[in-house]
Amino acid sequence: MISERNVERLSLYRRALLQMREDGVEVVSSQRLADAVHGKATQVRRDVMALGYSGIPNAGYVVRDLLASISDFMDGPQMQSAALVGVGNLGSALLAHFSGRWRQLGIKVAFDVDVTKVGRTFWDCPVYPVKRLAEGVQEFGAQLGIIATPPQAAQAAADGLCAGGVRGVLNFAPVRVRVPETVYLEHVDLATSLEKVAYFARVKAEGVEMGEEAEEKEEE
Amino acid sequence: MISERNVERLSLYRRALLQMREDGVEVVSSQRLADAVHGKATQVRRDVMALGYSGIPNAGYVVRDLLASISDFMDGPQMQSAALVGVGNLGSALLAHFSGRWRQLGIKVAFDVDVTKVGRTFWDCPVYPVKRLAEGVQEFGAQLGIIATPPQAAQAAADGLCAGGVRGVLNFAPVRVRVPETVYLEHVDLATSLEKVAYFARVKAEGVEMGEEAEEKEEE
DNA sequence: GGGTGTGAACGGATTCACAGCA
DNA sequence: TGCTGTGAATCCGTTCACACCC
Repeated sequence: MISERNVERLSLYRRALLQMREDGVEVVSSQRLADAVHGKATQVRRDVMALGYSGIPNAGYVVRDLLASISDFMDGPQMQSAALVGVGNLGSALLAHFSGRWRQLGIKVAFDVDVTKVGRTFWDCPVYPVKRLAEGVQEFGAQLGIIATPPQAAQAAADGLCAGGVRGVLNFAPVRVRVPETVYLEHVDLATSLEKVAYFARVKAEGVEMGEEAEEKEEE
Repeated sequence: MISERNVERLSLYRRALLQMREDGVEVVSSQRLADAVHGKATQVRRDVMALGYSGIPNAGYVVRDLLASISDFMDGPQMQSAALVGVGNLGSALLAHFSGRWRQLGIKVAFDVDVTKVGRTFWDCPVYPVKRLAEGVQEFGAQLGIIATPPQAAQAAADGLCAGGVRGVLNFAPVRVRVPETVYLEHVDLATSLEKVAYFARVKAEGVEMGEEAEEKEEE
């Protein structure tokens, strides 16, 4: 009943609202919140409705309450921890990026093949050998897994994480991996993202060059 | 007429096909290609149809030809170059990640505030001061911009890139930025992605615990 | 027979339009 | 008056079902 897109937008709303609270804003209209995330007001209202929260007519939403409502919805009762596989360039950037960002969520353990990394800590996160992936995940009780390995190693990483009992996987490797039905899987494909931008940048530029009206003509 | 999702999938198909060509596969059915990217055969056929390419009934698609067809479609006549803003943890990971990956596309220049980075090169990419962003972008003729700055600096980076003449922007900073109508914009929001996985991992786990049938009941 | 190509049906997300309330 | 809440309409991507072809 709540869709992936819904959740993504709630995450954005939360961030915008945190900023607003910081700025001392107490009440916000759907329109204002929509502007903050470059969305539409109607969409905001629909999303908020899905939460079960109600604003006050003629005023808007109470920042503090809406924030609480979103956090209730998004965060579970206890903290969730993630395991990272692959502490290369991207992996360590992720550690840095996520380190200390949330109270409810964080990378608690990492794994790598490189023996020079094993045993050290990166951004307060200990690194273990990938050989021990499944056991390590289980011992740490990680519910989430993040894959930042080269493509060849990605499926093995996914398997190890799932064997260790994670319920969600975020995959940054440029291959599609397979996980059991019971595990939620999300791909963030940097190469594809950049190729997509390159494509649309190009066609947009071409469209502008030739004066725009060609758009509908070229159908037949 | 061609959608964003289309293009994303074409990018995946291309990668899968490159691998197949490497493996000596000459012909592939829509079903096989779908399996490779974990999609549906019908979807593959629709996407290929959009390209204008036709396979051969009873056999499938000729790997080499389909590959050529996708590349014709996705890549422009000449190489596209990108400018990176922010050579921090994430920025340098992106440089490493994209360095030498494609012939048609690459990060050619980077910008940072940090004077200790300016003047050096990372992964063969020279780093200039952000103050010179717009000019630098223009001089290098970069059509694409990548933002990997802290959130506070993201909008300024976007403005500089657009002023320099990029036609597409890929934003990794955890804020929504604004660009002119003529510029294509894509957000890759790592924090949101992880929160999303965390959310669905949790609800999935809860669903399993309580025996699954609750799904449709809980509506009213 | 086993594949592609595609009009038509489907479904789900977004947007519209307006009722209802402070 | 100016906002939220929401049924109805719309839009768009996906999937089905089947014609067609080697």
